Amino acid sequence: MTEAQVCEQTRTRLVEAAREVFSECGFQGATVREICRRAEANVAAVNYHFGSKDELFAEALNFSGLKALQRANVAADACPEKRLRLFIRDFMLLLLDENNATSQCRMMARELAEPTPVLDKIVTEAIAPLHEFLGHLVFEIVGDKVSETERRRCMFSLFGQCLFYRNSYPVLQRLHPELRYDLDEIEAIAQHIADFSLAALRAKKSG
Amino acid sequence: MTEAQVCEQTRTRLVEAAREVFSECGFQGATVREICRRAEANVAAVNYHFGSKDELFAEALNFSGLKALQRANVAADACPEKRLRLFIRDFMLLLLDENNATSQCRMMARELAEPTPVLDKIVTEAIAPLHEFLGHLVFEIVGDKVSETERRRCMFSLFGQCLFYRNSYPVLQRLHPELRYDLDEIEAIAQHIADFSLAALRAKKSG
Amino acid sequence: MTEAQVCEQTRTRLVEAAREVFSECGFQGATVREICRRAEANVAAVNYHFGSKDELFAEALNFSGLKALQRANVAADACPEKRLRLFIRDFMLLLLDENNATSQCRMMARELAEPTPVLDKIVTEAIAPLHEFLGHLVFEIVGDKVSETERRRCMFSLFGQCLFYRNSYPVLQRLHPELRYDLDEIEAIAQHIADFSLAALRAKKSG
Amino acid sequence: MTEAQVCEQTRTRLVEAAREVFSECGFQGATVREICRRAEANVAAVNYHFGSKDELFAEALNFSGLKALQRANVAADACPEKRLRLFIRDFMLLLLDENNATSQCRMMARELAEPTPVLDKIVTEAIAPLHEFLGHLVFEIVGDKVSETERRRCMFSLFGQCLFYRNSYPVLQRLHPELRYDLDEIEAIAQHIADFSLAALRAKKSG
DNA sequence: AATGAATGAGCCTTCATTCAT
DNA sequence: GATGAATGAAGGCTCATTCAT
Repeated sequence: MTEAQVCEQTRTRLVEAAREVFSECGFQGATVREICRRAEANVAAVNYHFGSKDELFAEALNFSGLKALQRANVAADACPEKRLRLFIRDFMLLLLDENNATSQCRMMARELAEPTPVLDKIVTEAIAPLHEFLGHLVFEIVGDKVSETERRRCMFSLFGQCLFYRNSYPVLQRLHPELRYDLDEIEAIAQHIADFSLAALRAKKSG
Repeated sequence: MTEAQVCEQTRTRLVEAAREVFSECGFQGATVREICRRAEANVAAVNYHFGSKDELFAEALNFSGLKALQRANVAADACPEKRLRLFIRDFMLLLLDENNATSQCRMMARELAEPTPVLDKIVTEAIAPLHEFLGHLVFEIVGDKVSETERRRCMFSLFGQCLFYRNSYPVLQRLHPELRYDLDEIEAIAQHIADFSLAALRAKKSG
Repeated sequence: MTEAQVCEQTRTRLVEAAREVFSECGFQGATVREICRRAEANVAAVNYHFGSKDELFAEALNFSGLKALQRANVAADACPEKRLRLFIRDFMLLLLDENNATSQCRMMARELAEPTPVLDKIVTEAIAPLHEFLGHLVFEIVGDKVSETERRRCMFSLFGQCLFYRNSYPVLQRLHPELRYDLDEIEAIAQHIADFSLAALRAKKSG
Repeated sequence: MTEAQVCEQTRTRLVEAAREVFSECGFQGATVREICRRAEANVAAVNYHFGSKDELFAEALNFSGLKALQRANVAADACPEKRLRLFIRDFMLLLLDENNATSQCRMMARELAEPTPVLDKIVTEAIAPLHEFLGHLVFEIVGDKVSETERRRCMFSLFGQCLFYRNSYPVLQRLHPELRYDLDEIEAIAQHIADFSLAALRAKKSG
């Protein structure tokens, strides 16, 4: 193995460890030492490879999962309502499935409640497209009889419901200790959010 | 002015500064020094008056707003749907109105995504009763044809929509720089959430 | 009761509390707050009445017990050996008897291993006279055939044996958890030290 | 010089500085800053290398001197009385010789009067074995005609005499400014303690 | 005269970062 | 290129002391 490959491996391990730790502890709570420990790398590795904790954080956020979700959704040859169901399900899997290799989405969710210097990047690169995407989907469902402001609020209602399960997990865990985000539970949650929201959207449309 | 009053003033200033800083920066991000600076008090003031940063945090959370909200709701002689509308409106005012003297609710909202040593207290004293309260309201609306699990998820959908506007505010601000949480906007948001959710709940009931 | 009397009472309570706390925790370990708490006085009382912690410490050391011991010893109409026995017994009571109202001696013993700014005062006012006193007693027992240096070392042997039970109490407690300094035990210890030392002194004398 | 060696050097300097400062100021009085200053290291060096002030303290106490003393004593092919003389001499060298590289014994002596979180460790690992060792030596000298309690008190008399010169040094310095613990003086002190104590022990034995 | 709220220096510790190797 | 020892700023907290009342 060449030196360059070893270097690349270390970088990769660092990024993966960073995602783990950041999504568990948030940006402030995460320590460079812990990330390096999990990546089995040197304490100085983060600064060596990325320059700073901030830049590692930015690097760890690449949103490939989110983009794949959107691509898959577009590719699905289905009616808007079905695509909304699909979107919610995929989004919840990204947010809740601990076995999911890509924890960027969980990082992002944490970030929302604890802005860091890289929030601008997150918003521009990931959230804005996502909002645009979902906004379009909502438009397809409710049509233009519903004002743009109101459609936007519908979108917020959708995101709010989804993010709640991730952001309020520490609370839910205390209120309902038996709660586990296994695949069945995630599917059931996704279905609830879809049913709940589609009923509301249909009412908007016809209202 | 008596000494006791002076002391009380300082305490009050500290608690208010603490609510500000904690709700802006979260528990970890907030520093005792910044809180004291804003309260125009000495660095040691927090420990003198409260013993520790933890205890100041606990003190800053007294949930009086949340409790008043529930009392007012019970007192309102109205049908369940109207009481839900009232609840959402009052809750959003607590969450979003910057002029509201009590920012505990904003602190709490932040706290959900960043557990601290006092989360247990928060859950037990404020969130659990609030969930129970809203759970009951939902029950009054949808009846017992809807399973308990599903009713709980409806509750989560409600809370999720409400909290989103607070938790994702840094993001929304970047996406929609014109967004301001003035009273009209808060009323409009509350009405949206109520309309959206009641439509969904009615569908559940009849479904 | 006049104001002056109230003031005097507070001073007295402070001094007593100071002796307690200083002898328990040492000079550094003792806090002004704890002393005031036990004296049921204000935090500022120490500085108000004594100017500083240092001066309170100096005040708390008045060595009346030590002086009384010496007077009683001189008054006792007995042979030198008996007076040495008496001295050791009285000294051990001062050092070890927790019910003894005057804990200055315990404070002093602590102080030896942890010099403070007032050690000079202690040495000049209490320890030097005590050494002189015991030095004379030793002289009476061994006579002038033993050199001054050697007599002084005998004195040190005596003090060393006595102080050990106080200074090493935390250690002895761990080694022999059943050890209690009740009156019987103190008497037995005093007798041991006297027997041990008199045997040695007699050997010096005749040697 | 390799990095490991540099690290080891810093560690060593820290431990040495710690022994100095701890034995001068006690555990509480010693500050991490002063230790680092003397070791010409950064304030954070103590925590980097040892984790905490407590652990540095524990590290600084390794009792190698005490253990060597006991081994040498056992190895000495001599009668019990001669071995007691040897023990006292070696112990006093550990306690008093400022040129002695290992000042742990001086630290320990300080510690006795000012318990810290690590006193249990000190007692278990160093003092208990030492007491057992000296207890056996006393037994060899006085035999079993003397009760165990009394033999233990003889041991305490021995330790008390020895420790006095260390613990009361600040006092002795003030009483006898000419006093210096050079090798001759230490030898003379050790001989005095041995003579004094052996005379007493012989009296016990025959008594 | 006496209080107790307020002070600020200083403590141990943590952490991202730097630097010599 | 990569390490890990070392750094220094900053954190929460403690404490003797001061000061307005």
